[in-house]
Formats: sequence, structure tokens, C-alpha cells
Amino acid sequence: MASERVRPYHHGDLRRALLRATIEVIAERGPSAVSMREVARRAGVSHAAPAHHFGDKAGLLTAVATEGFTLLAESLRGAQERTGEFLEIGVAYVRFAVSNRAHFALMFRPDLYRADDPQLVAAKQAAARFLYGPAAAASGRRAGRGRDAGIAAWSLVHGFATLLLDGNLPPAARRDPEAAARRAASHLFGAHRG
Amino acid sequence: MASERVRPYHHGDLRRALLRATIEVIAERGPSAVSMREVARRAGVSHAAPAHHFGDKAGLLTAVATEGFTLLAESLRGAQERTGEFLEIGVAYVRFAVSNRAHFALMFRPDLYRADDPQLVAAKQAAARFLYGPAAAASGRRAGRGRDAGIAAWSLVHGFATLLLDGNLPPAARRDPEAAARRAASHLFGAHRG
DNA sequence: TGTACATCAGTGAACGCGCGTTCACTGATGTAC
DNA sequence: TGTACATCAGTGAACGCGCGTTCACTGATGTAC
Repeated sequence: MASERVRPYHHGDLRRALLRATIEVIAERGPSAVSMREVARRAGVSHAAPAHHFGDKAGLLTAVATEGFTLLAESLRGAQERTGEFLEIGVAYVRFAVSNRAHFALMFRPDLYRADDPQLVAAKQAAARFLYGPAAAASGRRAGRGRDAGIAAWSLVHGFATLLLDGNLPPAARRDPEAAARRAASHLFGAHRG
Repeated sequence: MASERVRPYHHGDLRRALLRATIEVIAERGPSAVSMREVARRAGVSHAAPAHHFGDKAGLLTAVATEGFTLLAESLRGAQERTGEFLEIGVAYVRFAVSNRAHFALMFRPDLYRADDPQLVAAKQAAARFLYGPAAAASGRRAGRGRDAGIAAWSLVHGFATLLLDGNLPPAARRDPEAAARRAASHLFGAHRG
């Protein structure tokens, strides 16, 4: 008759639950509104519990950001493998930002986490490779131009995603971000001019 | 013998002094680290003084953001008038971000201020016109393409500026942001291909 | 199968802190006559 | 030139709040024998 099996002492997977709660807070109130106590509250544990898993607040956010960069790298690799087109990697970048708003919003707020954390750095570099590498290949042969193209591409999709999430783009772009991103990005390499 | 003419009761131009102090805090510790008390401390007045001029914290930050959009609009207009080239408007955008880091960092954190403040909205629209208008003119004749070009251009320079300020671009770009921005932006309209 | 013990996960009270906002106030300035 | 008064700018004490972190603790679980 264990009918009132409420809150077992051990949570089971508190670490994951805390990460999820953090994402939730970010989605609702932004990255800087995250607090250890609020996260603990949402996960239904005492406010000191998160420190057990992440050390401190920066540790918690570092974990979330790392997760974000890892997910991003996977998204980009997926696009790369599926389509082989550089344009579609850019589109995937925007798609990632839209469907993982909370992660994305945190990832580019390095003041909030430990930006020099080895795992985080590794995850970030993995993602960056998918933007720089193919860009170099897709652009001309000239030395330096490859890197410039990579910067241009990353800038464009990153700017697009940022402006979009902040509500700075026209309604049409907000309704179908992916299509709008594709149109905008196609300006870069002249994919469908004329 | 008014030799000890220290801190007169009336500041003279406290409003400006508070705006300046706010910029200072943002530059040093980021937009979310701004507090009324810290700003007052830096301006050398009691912690309740800022409320007198700005109502509350959101009011203070709204004023700073509005100032930022106004300065941005002026920069863009300047570039427009001086060069008449769309590319140079983009470069001016990046230049603004670099030389007004604090304003720029706040401007795109609408959660921190009153984004629907009429003066702010007006200033923001004034700036946006310089990005959308010339883009439409510079791109093809096709309907819709003008807007897409504007979005692409704004995205590119905005992304570039954001990534740059967050330290996400390679050292070369960090050393000479303006030149790097020009190279990146030139990919957009094929200004110097080949 | 049972027992002792080590290890781990989560608790809850306590600390000190900086914050935003309110409020009755006082000092300084400007204006009307 | 002087006086009365209104208005404005800034003060400082007080409030209540949520926060991060520390710490001794207890409940639960796993492991060795």
C-alpha cells in the first residue's frame, strides 16, 4: 500500500531535472533571471541541492551552455551530412536558435558562465568548425578569403537569429524564420541571384 | 574664501552625470550589473537621487538605450551622407558598436528597459530606416528582394558586431574590426568579388 | 541471508549582502511683487 | 533692493526581499564479508 509514494528522498536524476528547470527559467525570464533557489524550487528540492551537483551558480550555467554548444554542433553536422550545402548549415544555425531559444540566449552571455571551462571550450570549437570549415571550401581559392567568408556567414546567421529572437525582424520573417533565413543567406554566395 | 567649495547641494547636471555613470557601469560589468545605488555612488549623490530623474531603474536604462539608438541613427546618417554607399553604412554600424560598446550592449537587451517607450521606439525606427531603406535601393528591382536584402545586411553587420564584442571572432578581426567588417560585408553585394 | 560500514544525495537553518522603492525631510533656487 | 513664497533637487533612514553560499545534519543506498 505504498499509495502515498511522494517525493522520495533521492530524486533519481536531479542533475537533469535541474538543467531542465534552468532552461525553463531562461525561456520565461531570461538568462540573468536564473537563480539557484528558483531552479531548486522548480525541481522540487531544497535550495541547497543544486550546489551539490554544480558547485555554484556559474557551474550550473556553464553546464547548460556546454549542452547548448554540443546540441548546436550536432545540428550543424546533421545539416552538413544531410545536404552537403553550406547555405543549409546557416539555415540550421537559425533553426537551432529558434527551437532552443533558452540555450541560445545563454550561450552568448559569456559573462554568466565560466567561458574558459575546458568542456565548454571544446563544445564551442566543435560548433565553430562547422561554420568556418565549409565556408572556406565554399568560397574562392584566395588565401584569407575563406576565413572572411566564414566570418561573413557566421555573422549573417548569428545576427539574423539574434535579431529574430529579440523581435527586431519584420512579421514575415517571424512567421517563417527558416525561409526568411534562407532568403537572407542566399544573398551571401549569390545562390539565387537574378 | 570659498576655498572648500565641495559638493554643492545642487549638482548642476545630475541627469547627464547619471547617464554617464550608467554607461561606465555597463562598460565595466555589463548591462545587468547596473544598479541605481551603484550609479548614484559613482555620481557622488545619495542613492535615492536617481529616482528623482528617471523614476525607476527601467526609466534610467530606457533613457540610456534611447540615447544609444539616437547616436546610432546619427552615425548611420553620417555615413550615408559622406559616402552614399550602402556598404559604408554597414561599416558605420560596426564602428558604432565598437566605439559605443556600452550603449550597444544595452540596446539589444530589451528585457532591461521599457521597449515600448515612445521616444525609444522613435529613435529605434530612425536607425532602422537607414538600414532598410538603402538596402532596398541597393538590391535588385524585384518586390520583396529589397526587404530581404535589408534583413541580410542588418543581420550581417549586427551579427558581426555582436560576435566581435563577445570575443568570438579571430584575432585579426579584433585588431582591425572596421576593415574586417568591410571585407565581410563586401561578400553580400559582391562589391569586390574575384 | 544478515550485518556493519562507507558513501552519496539532499535538508534546513543561518549568515551577510546589495538591492529597489518609499517617505518625510531640508537645502537651494527662482519668481512675483 | 528686499521679502515672501513656491518649486525643485537631493538626503538619509527605513522597509522588505531574494539571493548565494556554508555547514552540520540525516536519510537512503550500495558494498564487503
